[in-house]
Amino acid sequence: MPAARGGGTGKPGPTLEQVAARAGVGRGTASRVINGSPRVSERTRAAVQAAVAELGYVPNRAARALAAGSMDAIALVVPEQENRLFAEPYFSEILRGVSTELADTDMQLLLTLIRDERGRERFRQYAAAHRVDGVLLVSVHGDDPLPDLLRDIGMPAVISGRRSHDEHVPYVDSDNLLGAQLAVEHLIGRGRRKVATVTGPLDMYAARCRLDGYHEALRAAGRPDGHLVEEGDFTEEGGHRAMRRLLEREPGLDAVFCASDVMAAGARIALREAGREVPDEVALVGFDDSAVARHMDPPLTTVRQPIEEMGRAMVRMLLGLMTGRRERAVRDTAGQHHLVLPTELVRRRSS
Amino acid sequence: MPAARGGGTGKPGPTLEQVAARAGVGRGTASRVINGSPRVSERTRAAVQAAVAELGYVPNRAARALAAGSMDAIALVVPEQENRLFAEPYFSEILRGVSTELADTDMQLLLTLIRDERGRERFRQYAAAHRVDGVLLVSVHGDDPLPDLLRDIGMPAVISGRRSHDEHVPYVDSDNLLGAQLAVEHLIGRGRRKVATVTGPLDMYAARCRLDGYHEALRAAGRPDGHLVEEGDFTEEGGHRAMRRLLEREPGLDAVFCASDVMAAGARIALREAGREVPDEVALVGFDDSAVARHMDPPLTTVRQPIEEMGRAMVRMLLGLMTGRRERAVRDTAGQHHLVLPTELVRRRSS
DNA sequence: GAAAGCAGTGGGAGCGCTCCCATTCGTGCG
DNA sequence: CGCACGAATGGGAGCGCTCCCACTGCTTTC
Repeated sequence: MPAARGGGTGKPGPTLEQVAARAGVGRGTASRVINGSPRVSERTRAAVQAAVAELGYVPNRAARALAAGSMDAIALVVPEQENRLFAEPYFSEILRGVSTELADTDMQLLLTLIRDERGRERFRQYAAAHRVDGVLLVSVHGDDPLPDLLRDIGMPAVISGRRSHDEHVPYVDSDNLLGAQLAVEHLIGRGRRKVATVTGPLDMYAARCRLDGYHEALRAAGRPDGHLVEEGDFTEEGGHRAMRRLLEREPGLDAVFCASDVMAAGARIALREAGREVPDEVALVGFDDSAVARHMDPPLTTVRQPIEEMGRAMVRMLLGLMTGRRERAVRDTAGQHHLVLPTELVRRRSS
Repeated sequence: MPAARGGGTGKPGPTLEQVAARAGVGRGTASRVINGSPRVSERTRAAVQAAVAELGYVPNRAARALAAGSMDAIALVVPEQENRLFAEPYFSEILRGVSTELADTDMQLLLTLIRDERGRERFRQYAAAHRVDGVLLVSVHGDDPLPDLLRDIGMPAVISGRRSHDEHVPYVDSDNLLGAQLAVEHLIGRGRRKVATVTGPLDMYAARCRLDGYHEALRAAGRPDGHLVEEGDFTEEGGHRAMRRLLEREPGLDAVFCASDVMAAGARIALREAGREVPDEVALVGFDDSAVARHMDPPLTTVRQPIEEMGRAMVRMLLGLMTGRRERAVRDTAGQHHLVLPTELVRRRSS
């Protein structure tokens, strides 16, 4: 389904040829100046730059891409999950970071929302056809084949969050385990006796890590009471249901660690319905430090991830991979491409 | 600052030429099939399509763009305001709509965050160089020169929200005035006597409309008490401060209409600080129906805008403008390019 | 003092596509 | 039966750029 074609969109603007003519140099030389090659005399450089300024020259991206074989563009791929939620603040933050880091580059950012198998296949073709030079993958599920697929076709890619402990694809992650541990230690430190947890979908590694952190903190405190576990799905509704199940199983629980703020919001509602006071009867801690955390009543204690910084780090890593591939071919610098950023506890009144 | 250049990014994939050879036809014919031209015999079409499938051919976008002069891409431009907030849920929703509507197209979506004068200039050049075929402008301030600038260089553009009542640039807006009116009527209908409002920044037309709706509702109820107005800036902090000022001016107020949910969240905090119960002593209504509205305690009555639908409508309008320009040159169909979508009141417990 | 370097430069050869001008048929008409 | 005309097709001419080879004057080296 071709969408818009046909003869040209408007006045084309000056070409390299015209710039070169105006500067009184050859096309090659003008190109060299524009691309910052060192092999140009100072005089010539100045002349070309003047011509560029006078003519308001802007390189034609399509021509450049065609000739050079690279697109000067990276794709940010967002699988829009079935549940369509995809924690919104997370996304915005990542985007901000990515965009910030890209601002000093003349890379373009292509946004691709994949919502079904058709979309996935479309993107696969895109990548295979090298329509972008690199890919940032956000919110990847454990069984997502896309990362390996990209590796197979030699497309540089960085994912946010590992899919498993020994993820081999370059990634930027945050320290989910330690974050969860901090949260639960905090709860224990406040004298809570029966600490439950609402996990994320356990086919996601991040969710698994947060659960491990929960167990780890309990174990470290010499308290093997880590059986109060219910699985949620990172949605408010899921948190709500999981909390209800917990209350049924153990009416006497006095603390809950939720693996996301949104689920904590759901849990909060369930607690209110059950007439439990927060934090007096039940302490509540979330994860993400998203906007809802601040707006809950009482404001939610939570674990903060440096999401914007993760976005920036992903771009830096991807850019490195991209130039790296050119400069040192396949020299095995393997590694350096795994980054885990620290998380921190943000104390508010819910605990 | 060239970022990534150098020799090609990888194995190039089959070209049109190869497809044509395989199908035993000429390059031109193959092109015709791929672009759905009717001037091809059924037999030939089938042969080419088979070759495409066998070879896994995907057209090279750069080459196409270069030859055809159009980029098959539109830019979504988001000025990232000074206050850096840019109501996040709004953005995500728009994005979802845009992306959905674009899914059936082979248009690319380029995301451009403009954060300073430099970025703005960079984008201006982009547009001038026709690096995209159309532009979607989100969250435009009243004094933003970008829309007119784009018109001057002949770049199709659609903005979300008018900048003034007689906006001449194509736009998709929601009925802010009626929405605000509904909200305030609702408040009056619930027996509230002293209805205040926290407005958005009044250099934004949308904020102005919501204020007008407030006044209109009051006037219609025969109550010219529309003096309890304080200006906010669409941030939580701003809402908080504005609410404090209102309470100072009129401790006896019993209802507040905030021009955004986020400001309502700020106002909620100020009310809590002042010991006012919501909704018993003071009823609160917001605008946007964003996520915070549902998570507030009590959940916030608010005015819903069909944001995702606005995103979709913007794309449809832009696509229309883009093909329109080609097909009927400058025939003055002027109009049809202003769309105002309805808003509705969502009642929750805060009022 | 001649050979050999090298910085600086010009411009040809494509990149893969679309556009469009032929060219080749087949058919309808005078 | 010959001519004209349209449908179907082939392929040349670029689109604006980057890459790279060839070329010019110098300066360096033995």
